[in-house]
Amino acid sequence: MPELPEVETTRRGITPHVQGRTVTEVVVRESRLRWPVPEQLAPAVIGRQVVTIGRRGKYLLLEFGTGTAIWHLGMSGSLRVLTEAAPPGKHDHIDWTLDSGVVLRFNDPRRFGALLWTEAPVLEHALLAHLGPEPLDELFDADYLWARTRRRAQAIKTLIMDARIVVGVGNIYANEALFNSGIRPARPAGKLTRAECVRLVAAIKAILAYAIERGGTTLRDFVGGDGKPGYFQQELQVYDRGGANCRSCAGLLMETRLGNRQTVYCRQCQR
DNA sequence: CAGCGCCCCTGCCCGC
DNA sequence: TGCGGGCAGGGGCGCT
Repeated sequence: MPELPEVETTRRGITPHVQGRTVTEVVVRESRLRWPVPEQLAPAVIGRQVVTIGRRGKYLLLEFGTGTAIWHLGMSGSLRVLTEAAPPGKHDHIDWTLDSGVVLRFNDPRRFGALLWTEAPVLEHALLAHLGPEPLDELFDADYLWARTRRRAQAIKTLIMDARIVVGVGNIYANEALFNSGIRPARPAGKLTRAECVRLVAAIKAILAYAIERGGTTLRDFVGGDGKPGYFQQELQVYDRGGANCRSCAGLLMETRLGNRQTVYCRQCQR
């Protein structure tokens, strides 16, 4: 479910309800997520105030001053803010009750998500230490992509989805950004021209910024922290449209697999 | 190191 | 209608 825009939408949605609040209760109904929810998390956060809610890639970082909760939504996770009591449903694995009475509820059917706790500087955590730049940061520019693609035989699509190169480009937006920049997904990264690096970086930034502005992509049942669905799905150009007609040239969209993920492109519009 | 497959898990959709 | 197979938006890990 969540790509970077969904995670950022969640961060923005929960921040007004969570920032500055003190955690009064933690309920873990199912601790078997990607990694077990650490036993020390609940005693570490109860009675403490959430100072800030940050994000690095698709990791949400809830800073307490004494440590940081690292929350990842995985493929199917969501965080909701409940302003009135509601009985937990299926896959509602974790609740944090705040001193306002609001409940932060984590639901994750596939349990690929994670909730961890660290007391070291969070960016030094093993999961975060080797991540590439944020796609919307100025560090991610055409010069950077050019340098990182030289002498690389890897397909450009799997390269831009590699978090060591740049974080936050998931399968939907990788497909879309390559379409919007006119580059075939299987092109060897090292063969991209300078101009193509310029276009691709611009396309990645544009689509992520636009998706964030629109509240994230809705596929199936994504809802932001405020419970409102995103409205981006109907605007996708290629993702999940294999065999359909290109919205630009009306040609047949091709579907292949790269890195074991669905890949869709237009042979006419992408070279 | 680069690059690829596998796997964690449930839900849903499709074909039979 | 029921059931088995395949696939799904992430990403760490282990292998070559």
